[in-house]
Amino acid sequence: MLRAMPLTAVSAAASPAARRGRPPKTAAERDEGNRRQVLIGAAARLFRTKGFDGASTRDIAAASDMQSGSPFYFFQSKQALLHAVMQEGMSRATQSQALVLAALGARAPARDRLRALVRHHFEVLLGADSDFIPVMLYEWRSLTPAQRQDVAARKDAYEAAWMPTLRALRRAGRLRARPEVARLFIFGALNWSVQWFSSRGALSLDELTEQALLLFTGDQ
Amino acid sequence: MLRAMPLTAVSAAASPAARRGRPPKTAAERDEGNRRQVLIGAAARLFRTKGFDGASTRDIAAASDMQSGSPFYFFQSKQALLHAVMQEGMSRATQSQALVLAALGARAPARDRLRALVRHHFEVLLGADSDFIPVMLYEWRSLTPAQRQDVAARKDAYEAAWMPTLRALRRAGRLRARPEVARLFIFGALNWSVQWFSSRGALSLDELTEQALLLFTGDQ
DNA sequence: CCTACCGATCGGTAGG
DNA sequence: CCTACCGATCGGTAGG
Repeated sequence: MLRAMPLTAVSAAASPAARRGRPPKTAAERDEGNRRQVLIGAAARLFRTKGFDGASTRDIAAASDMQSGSPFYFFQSKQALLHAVMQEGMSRATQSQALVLAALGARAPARDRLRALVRHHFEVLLGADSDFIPVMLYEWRSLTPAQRQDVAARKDAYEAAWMPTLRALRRAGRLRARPEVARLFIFGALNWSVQWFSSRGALSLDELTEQALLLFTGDQ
Repeated sequence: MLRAMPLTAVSAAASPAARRGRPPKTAAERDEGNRRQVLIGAAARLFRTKGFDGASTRDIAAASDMQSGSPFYFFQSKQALLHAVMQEGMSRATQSQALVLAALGARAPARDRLRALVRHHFEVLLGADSDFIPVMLYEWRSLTPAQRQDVAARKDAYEAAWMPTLRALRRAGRLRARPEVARLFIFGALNWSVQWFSSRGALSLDELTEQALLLFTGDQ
């Protein structure tokens, strides 16, 4: 059984102070970064629950204990806030995925690597603090074209890490579809779980992982 | 190879006149049904392209050659129009799916039935006139709770038709996951193709079907 | 960050 | 079905 890695925040580098290349110093600066993170978290929650159009910037401000106009002190537009949610989500997910693969080691059998990748992806989609990636998956249409390109590139990088494993399984005869197409179908199968999975339901994330491996490779 | 069944309109029974239990007679009545269908088609297209919130009733009216207030002569609300799109889509898809299964016959091998079901579902998702079901899959959150229940019941009926085939494959050892969970994953894999499939891309719907069967059952 | 506000859009309706 | 319109909501901003 695989222990889920907690998805810790890693995006302090996105704060204005850090972007300018010096470490955050004053209490005001640190607090500004905190308020920004609070907004991103509240937006992730509300965008996931109500959709981008259904969640107003007033909703997000209220959930962050701010007045209605204040989010625009931190973000140029509602879309920029959406983009920040997705960037934060992809940054966390890509980092934790890399940790999972590194912990396994390069010589781990391909089916162990696939199991770890699937289990980690379920954690990203359905685990604690899992609003960010579902927002990316289901609200990307609301981005500007330039933002969309950026998010697509981050998503491609995340998914590319699966390809060596899928190709190895294909070579071993455990995966019969073409790896590139298999990748699309597999991510579809997993990503769709956001629509039907209930944490109060009968299945745990481990059981979900087991069933997914049975379906795709015929064994666990 | 499987020929795709055209998804012909079957919802004349939903017109006001038919609901009253007598056949449409006057030109005005027939035209009223036509205008209604035009609205549903335009709404399907625009809801798919721009999302429920992104497509205004004014957009839909203009695409149907009407003035801005006119859709509300045919539908009580924008949500009722969305609901009609989904009902129309589910009605067509369920009927054409039943025809596909009937054409195969009850004694067809389970893997042939699965291939036919997958191929038909790709046609519903990606073929000509395929706006309705993607709208249902991706915009159901905008329905009222009562409408949502209705649509969920129709979707359950559509998916239930897959279960005998999945159970037969499981019994034959060609499907290793539990059929109920396999159903969820398989529909996820197929439904997600709406997000990435391009009809100008390298893959045809037949090739897609072949790859899906390879992934799920290890053979075609 | 808050206060106070603007301009635009939108779903929906009355009356014919 | 069209005309003409209302009321509400919403993203965003100026000025502090």
